[in-house]
Amino acid sequence: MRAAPTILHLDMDAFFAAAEQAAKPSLRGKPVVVGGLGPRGVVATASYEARRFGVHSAMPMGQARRLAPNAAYLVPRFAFYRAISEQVMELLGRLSPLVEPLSLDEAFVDLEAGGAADDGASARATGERLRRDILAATGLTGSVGLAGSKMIAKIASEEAKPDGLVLIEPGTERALLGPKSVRILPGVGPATGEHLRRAGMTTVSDLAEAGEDELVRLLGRSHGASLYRMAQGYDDRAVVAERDAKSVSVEDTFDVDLHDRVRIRTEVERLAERCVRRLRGSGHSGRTIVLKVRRFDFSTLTRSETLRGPTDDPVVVREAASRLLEAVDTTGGVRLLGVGVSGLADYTQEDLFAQAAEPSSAAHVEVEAPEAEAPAPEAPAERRWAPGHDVRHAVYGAGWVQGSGVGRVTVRFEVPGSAPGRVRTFLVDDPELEVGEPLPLVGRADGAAAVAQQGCARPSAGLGVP
DNA sequence: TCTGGGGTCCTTAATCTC
DNA sequence: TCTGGAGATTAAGGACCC
Repeated sequence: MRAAPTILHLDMDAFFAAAEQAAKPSLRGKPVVVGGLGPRGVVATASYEARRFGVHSAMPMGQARRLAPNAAYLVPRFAFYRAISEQVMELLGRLSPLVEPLSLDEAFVDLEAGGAADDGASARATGERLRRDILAATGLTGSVGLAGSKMIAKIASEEAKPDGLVLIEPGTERALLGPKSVRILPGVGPATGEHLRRAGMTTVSDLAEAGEDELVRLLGRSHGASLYRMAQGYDDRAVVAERDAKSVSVEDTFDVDLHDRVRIRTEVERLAERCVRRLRGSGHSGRTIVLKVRRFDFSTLTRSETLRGPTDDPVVVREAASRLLEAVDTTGGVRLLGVGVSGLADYTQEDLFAQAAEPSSAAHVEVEAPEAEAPAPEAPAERRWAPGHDVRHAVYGAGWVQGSGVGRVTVRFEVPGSAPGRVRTFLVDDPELEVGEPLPLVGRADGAAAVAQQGCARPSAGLGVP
């Protein structure tokens, strides 16, 4: 807890959707929904225009389409968002060495550690300058909360949304929190909220009045005690710049439930190999292998097995995952499978000792091979021309896929900073059409963006290159 | 047209170890 | 030497977050 509001929380406004609107001028001011487009997709982010129709994140796509049938529906482009996020995080790093990213679009900054603020006025000035810098660098808006603790700074940025800044003076926390719903406290989700409601507590001051013992009785030692402190406005969690990963996992939800045992096993093996690729990519090995199965009725179970020592051997992980699957009843069908590794150790065994020590490693598994399930050249057109993805046409230049189907793909030719462009339709196998790279959202001094707009150059350092 | 993917942390119960 | 018990580890599930 600080005497000055030197914890800053930044939250980019409707980040994925705003990035798409910035990249696609014809979508500005229009409802945009980013998320999985398959039959079981959910909304990742809805633009503020789409939120007016009641669309929000985590909502099933089908429901979103009923609420906002005329919105633009796009698949997420994480590499693109990551590139923007890196620009934003770089700006945060100029304020302080203590930056704690929470996700691509959110972070805490300890301004005190950076000497970027020592009282309310300087903190506010720093926050406003940051918002201007982010807008200049990315063309996107972010909201800033300033307070004496993480929890309050986060609540402040929520209140600041969209495109604002809220500073909460230390000392005023209790009065501010008291009348609010328990749901604004971190760690209070639907289940805990309902639990508390049944116990007659709906506001933060209800929690403070209930007392620590009562909350511990209701919610358990850890959760109860921490909630009681938060309800008093008390939170002394530090901003931590680097935290080690604890687990690595991959999972897939299938468009239709899987029933065939052989197919299920094949999918588990593919997931195990994908998981190991990620594990190795992060420079880790791990001891505990976890299999996750979500059944047809959405019930989820996990089975795990802890090895004698950490591994990053795809064969070992694959075989462990397969063994775990043997113990799972899949009659009725499964909608999701996942494989994870936890108990991470900080090294990769790239030498041959591990291979030699593990007899089963003789089997060849191409860990270094590109994603086995990556779309091959013969991928279905719907996958190749995913809605929202960038394309380039030999004659018309840069644009993005507005939709595809029945052998055609519809492209809108426009780029960041251009006027809304016009739409043209091509055959999906038109040789003049190729997959493109995301373009920078903000024109650069070297004029790369301006050149790109003319459709005759590809910026050498385009965004979205991993 | 019901419900993603990648994580974190906590709780409980069983088992193991000293 | 036997036993009770404390404490760690493992496994499974759940809640929560973005």
